[in-house]
Amino acid sequence: MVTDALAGLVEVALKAAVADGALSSESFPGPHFERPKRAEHGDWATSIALVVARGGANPRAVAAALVERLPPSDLVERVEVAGPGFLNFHLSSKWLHDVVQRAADPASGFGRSSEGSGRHVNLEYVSANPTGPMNVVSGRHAAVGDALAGLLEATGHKVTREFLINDAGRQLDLFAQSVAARYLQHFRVMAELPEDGYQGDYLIEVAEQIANEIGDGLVQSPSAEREKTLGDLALQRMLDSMKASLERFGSRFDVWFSERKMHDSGAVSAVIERLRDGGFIEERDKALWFRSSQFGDDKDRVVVRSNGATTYLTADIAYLIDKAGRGYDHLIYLWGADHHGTVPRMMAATQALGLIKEQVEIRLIQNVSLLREGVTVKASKRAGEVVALDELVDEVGSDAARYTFLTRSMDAPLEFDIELAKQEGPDNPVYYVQYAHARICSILKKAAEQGFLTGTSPLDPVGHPSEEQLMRKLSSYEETVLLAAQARAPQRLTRYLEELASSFSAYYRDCRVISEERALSQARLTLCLATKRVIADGLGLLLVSAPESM
RNA sequence: GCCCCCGUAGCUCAGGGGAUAGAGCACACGCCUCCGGAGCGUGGGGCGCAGGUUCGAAUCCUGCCGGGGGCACCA
Repeated sequence: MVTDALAGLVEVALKAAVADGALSSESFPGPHFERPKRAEHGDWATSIALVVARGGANPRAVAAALVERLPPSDLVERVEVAGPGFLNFHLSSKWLHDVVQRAADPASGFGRSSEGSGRHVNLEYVSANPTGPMNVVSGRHAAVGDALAGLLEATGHKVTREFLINDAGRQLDLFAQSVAARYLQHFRVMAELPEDGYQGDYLIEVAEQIANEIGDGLVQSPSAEREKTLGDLALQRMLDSMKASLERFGSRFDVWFSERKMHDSGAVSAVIERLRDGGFIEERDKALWFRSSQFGDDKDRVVVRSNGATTYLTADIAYLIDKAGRGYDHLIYLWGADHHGTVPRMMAATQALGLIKEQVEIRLIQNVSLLREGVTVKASKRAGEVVALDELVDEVGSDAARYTFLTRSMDAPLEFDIELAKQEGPDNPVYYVQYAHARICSILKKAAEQGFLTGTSPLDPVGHPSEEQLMRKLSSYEETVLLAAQARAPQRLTRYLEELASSFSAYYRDCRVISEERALSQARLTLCLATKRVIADGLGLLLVSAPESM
């Protein structure tokens, strides 16, 4: 990006200033550039003079000294000292035009960077229990995970999208027992759901489908056999339905990882030996404890219960070992906020296993509530108001659902306004952005019909303030993608796309694209093309479609 | 009681230690001979409180207040 070039210029000036005594020789941090909020402060600004002046020098004097020593560059039109000592860089129109040309060129890699240097990231998300349909909370997880994956790939990472199937443990036992009870009920045999069993009506349907398929042969079987068989059949059906819901929503995973296979292979019990070898296991009250408090956890944690069963943590550690052995450079977990209490023990395990703490990243996604007709419905399972992802997609569509999930920081609870997301009008941000794209497509089509060139053309004829503003907005796409990826913040991109669409609207209002002035029309069409490509690219990273017409 | 997240405009929320804190909705007032009015413009209004670090704090630290979530040999 252009900031690298600008930083190079400033470093030359710093060295020159030290060499001729204008600055005392110290080691300076690399100049940091940021986008000023106000247009008159230029395209990029750095506070390096304020940092350098920390020793007591006058920051404005330092800034002036640096300006004098900046080497010439065709990127830079002029540099001003402003405020307490900022260096404001006003870049040349050549630079701006070059950026827009790249944005308009599909082969230029605009918006892509190599910041990730090909590092391989494992991103695990959703991982919803296969004991019920996908709900809207899982939908948020899917949207956020997919968007992060796209952003990481755009910044030069290789990403493996992974889904952990919780197909083992007590919840699955309860699930199997619940299905078995529904199966018996289907054949008019008295049976009760277990305590804490799965009450949902969907299990009645699943049991009925299975009963229709395999008949009543299991009614007479021993309960253990019946539960095992029915549990497995029902699990498979639930998994298929989850995959179908996710696919309909647009999510695709590279790895579906079975927890059960990890138990069967002995990987879970192997955790105990691994931790024992490290001296991190202690027996107390007939249970085995992992001394996680050595690594900052509040207290030690049980890994094998006194009844011999392993705990959830044990499986989590086995899973961590498995991932670590697959050669990724970085692991990201996206968990629900209700798991926050388990983060310290996982990070303790990371350290006990000798892994690098910084390579394991656990992010929590806050809850979703739905706002319908002015009433807020909490989407928690506890409240019993689970809204299925399929229903949401039916009602608002996957584009609007996905986009809405991405308008907020994952740290903040999300209030999903169903009425707003459903609107096919400008109040709905996703339609506003898609509309801008469709409108450009319409203009480009019309231009082609009238014999204009469809490729890029020189931008020299442009000059209207709205054109300038649109070009500057386009130029900030690259850093937006990079920052969104680094901060794990897809909402930066949705926000940016809304701003871009807004800038385009102003441009469209002020500047007639297709006119008698041929060269100007071609330049404006290039600007349209660049905007179209950036909108489509940004939406694409978020798995939201960019329709040609609406 | 302890831990995590949040507290920014009437509402829902953005804000990478920087300059005069933003968007959408809502509200008020405007704009259609025009390439898609499914659009655009103008306006009012805000960083929970108190300290601290810093040249500079909505942002970092501490305490308090308020909201949400979590604190099992459950998952």
